[in-house]
Amino acid sequence: MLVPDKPTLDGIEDVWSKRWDADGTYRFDRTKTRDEIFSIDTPPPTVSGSLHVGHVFSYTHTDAIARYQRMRGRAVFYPIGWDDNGLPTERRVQNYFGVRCDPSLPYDPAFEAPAKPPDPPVAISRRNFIELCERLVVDDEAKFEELWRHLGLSVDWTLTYTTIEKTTQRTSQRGFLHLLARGEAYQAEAPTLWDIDFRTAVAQAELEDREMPGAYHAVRFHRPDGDPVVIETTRPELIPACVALVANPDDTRYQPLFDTTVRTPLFDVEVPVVAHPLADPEKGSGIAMICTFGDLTDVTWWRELNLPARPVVGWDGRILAGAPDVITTAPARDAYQELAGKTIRQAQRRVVELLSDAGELVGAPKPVTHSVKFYERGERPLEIVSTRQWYIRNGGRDAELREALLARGRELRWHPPYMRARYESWVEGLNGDWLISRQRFFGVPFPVWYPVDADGRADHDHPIVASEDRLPVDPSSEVPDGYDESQRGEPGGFVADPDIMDTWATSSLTPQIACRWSEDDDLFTRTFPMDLRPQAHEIIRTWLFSSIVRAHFEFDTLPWRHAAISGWVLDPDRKKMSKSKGNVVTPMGILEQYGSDAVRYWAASGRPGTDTTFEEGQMKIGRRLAIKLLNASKFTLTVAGAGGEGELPGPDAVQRPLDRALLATLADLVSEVSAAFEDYDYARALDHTERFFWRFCDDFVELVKQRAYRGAEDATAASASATLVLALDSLLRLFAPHLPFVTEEVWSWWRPGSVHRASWPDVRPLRDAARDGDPAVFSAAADVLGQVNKVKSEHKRSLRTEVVHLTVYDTEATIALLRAAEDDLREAARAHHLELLVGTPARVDAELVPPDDA
RNA sequence: GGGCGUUUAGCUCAGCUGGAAGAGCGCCGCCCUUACAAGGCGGAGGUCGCAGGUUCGAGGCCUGUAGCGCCCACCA
Repeated sequence: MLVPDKPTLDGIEDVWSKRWDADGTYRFDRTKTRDEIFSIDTPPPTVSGSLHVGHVFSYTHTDAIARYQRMRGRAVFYPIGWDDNGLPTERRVQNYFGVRCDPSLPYDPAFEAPAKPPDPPVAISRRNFIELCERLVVDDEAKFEELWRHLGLSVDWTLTYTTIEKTTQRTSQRGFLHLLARGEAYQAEAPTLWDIDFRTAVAQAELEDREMPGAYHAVRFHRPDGDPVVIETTRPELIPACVALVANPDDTRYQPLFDTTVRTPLFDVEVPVVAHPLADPEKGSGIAMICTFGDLTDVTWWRELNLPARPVVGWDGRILAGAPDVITTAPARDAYQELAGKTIRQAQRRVVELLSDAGELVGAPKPVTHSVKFYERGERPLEIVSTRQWYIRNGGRDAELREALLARGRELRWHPPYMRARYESWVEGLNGDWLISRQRFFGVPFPVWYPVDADGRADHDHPIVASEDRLPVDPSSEVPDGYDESQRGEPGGFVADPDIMDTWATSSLTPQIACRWSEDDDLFTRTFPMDLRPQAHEIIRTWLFSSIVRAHFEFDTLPWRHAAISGWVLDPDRKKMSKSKGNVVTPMGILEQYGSDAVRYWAASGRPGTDTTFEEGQMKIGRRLAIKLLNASKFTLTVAGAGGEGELPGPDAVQRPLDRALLATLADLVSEVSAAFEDYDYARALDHTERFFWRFCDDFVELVKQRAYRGAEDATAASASATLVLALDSLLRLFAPHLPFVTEEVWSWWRPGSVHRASWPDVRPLRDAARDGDPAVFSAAADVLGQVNKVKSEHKRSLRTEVVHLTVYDTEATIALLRAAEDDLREAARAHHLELLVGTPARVDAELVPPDDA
């Protein structure tokens, strides 16, 4: 046993994280059966930049739960992954190396990344690009792991995965093929939300609304009799894409126009006037133009009213070179050519000039701010273009499936429970199936080719599907069975599906990936369905929902039983901390400044699901708590005789009513804290433990100190020592999930093994040792001691000042409690005489010895 | 427009089955006390957003309302 003279927190992160690694402290024991295992679907952080305090915050919460479950005796399956596929990595590689991917280029085996990113970026082949992605990702992952180890996450570092590695790709492709075989994935040509900068389709879940300046333009359409019909639009550049005007069926102003036609201004195209209930008489002039496609309402009208498609916006966000066939007159074609090739903004500016010159604009445009749909990572508004894409059914078009998924949401145990509402509002608001194909490069390809007919056209309706034993496949470099490479792109041959899957299509399988579905059946049956999915609330609609969809289809079950939803970290101005806002603090910096336990303390003070302010003050408190734990432990172990020859006194030595009262209080605490952890409420667990700990230090230790000094031969001292040791033992265990480093440090002074493999405190032995101890004895005695301290403080005297006469008046019940702790109270107060009297009002009279200079 | 959360001391927040308003920080005063001065003891400081209601009793329950934050929605 070795209690240091000057205990310190310095360097304990390095010492213990190395030791835990060497000892395999957090190694998963896969010989255990499902009911003995607690498995966690850890979020794989995106490896496209750096971790921020938000990560530290939420991962700490999960780690506390993991540590609690481990101490409860569960074999904790706690893997971690790195989300390294997809757009974020592509973007980082483009910037970091100064390259861009051009899939038409051949692979260059000798390619070396430039020492300095060139401007403009150098174009490289898809395979060269992917190699750079893989290289950068390895560096980033090593940095992430170092930070997590420093923070003290008890993950099993032998159980890591990445979302781009071969096994993950195999799992992802296998999952896709199963969906396809069951008809749960399908391909369709349809209007698609499209990012013109990334040049890819995006899914509903990746949208966000942003407020943008715009303007209502009042524009004249013309009836056959020459009378104008004025519509208002924010997208006048889409007039050439107009296929109809629409008004509400009940709108008497426009009823006479239904089933007639009008001609568009400038482009002179005849379009019908139609009725649809979605048209709002209150908006604008009450009649709107339907374009293919200005927004999602256009898509609805187009579909439900069976209108023709007349697209004018290309995949690059510019007006298409060729005018729609219906634009026929020479002036109309000239007007269109004015717009062709222009960006949306340029085209809008020009068309407004043309309308104005032609006298078709009524009044000046009225500036407004309106919300516009953006890809969440995008910089320009989304357009809607018609493309062929892959979809997974998600209830967006199927009421029965939707209801089944809502039922899954009710089956899941949410922490906190109100987070379920976000899931439900999302599922209820779905307006289409889940679009999973992306026209990008670094991701999991679709394991699919298409036959090419004699005319050289790809037959998308009859995909050639890779067999499962070939997975993972890259169809752009591998050949379908029965073909050879020379047939690629040739008539009678084949072509690869060029797309990759959206990152969520793979991330939705993290339970299957981590538990090694179809890769390691034995492991899978021991760990799946998992116990816990921890994650942030902003990705309920993406990660959580899509994971439920996949497990529902594949296994007809939930992927996990519990979901613990963490909040955000807010800066002191109550804004979400994020890199784009420039208000980020680097995690390693604060970990080194305050110590990992202190930062974890701050993190654990944020209630489940609650957005929490980044507060360095809270970290200072955490640090002070950790130091206090060192010192209180040193005192306890020293006074109890640790380091001496004899054994530490055991529970049998506990006799005194005050000691039994402390242990009874402690037993209550253990029940309370255990219940909090069972409810995934790590914050409540810490709060109660901390409260008790300070009472233990400030009140109990002060009350029994003098008695404990009397030495091991004295039975009353032995009782104090035994109580102190029992309490310390429990406190270290209770704190261990939150403050893994300092508790391990103290544990190592006097106990073998790791506190993190020790058992969670059990109430029964504490109750046994306390016998019928009454917690009120402790609180009553502590209260009187506080009163005496107050008297001394008010007289500006040292707390060491002796009391000639101490008299306590109180109710009969309280006096009875105090009698049980009479000797301790007298000694702690340094009173020569103590009288406990029944009387009112309740008060404490303390006659202090005169000061020396009196 | 619908929904969820939140509003308690100057600041950050507890307060879970309704039963005499709490912690830490900050501020003020005191104390080198045989664990701890990167500490300890004590003090000042609040009509618990507002208005009704239920109750012997409401920070906690009900109704309404306001501010803040977030989620969702077919916002021409």
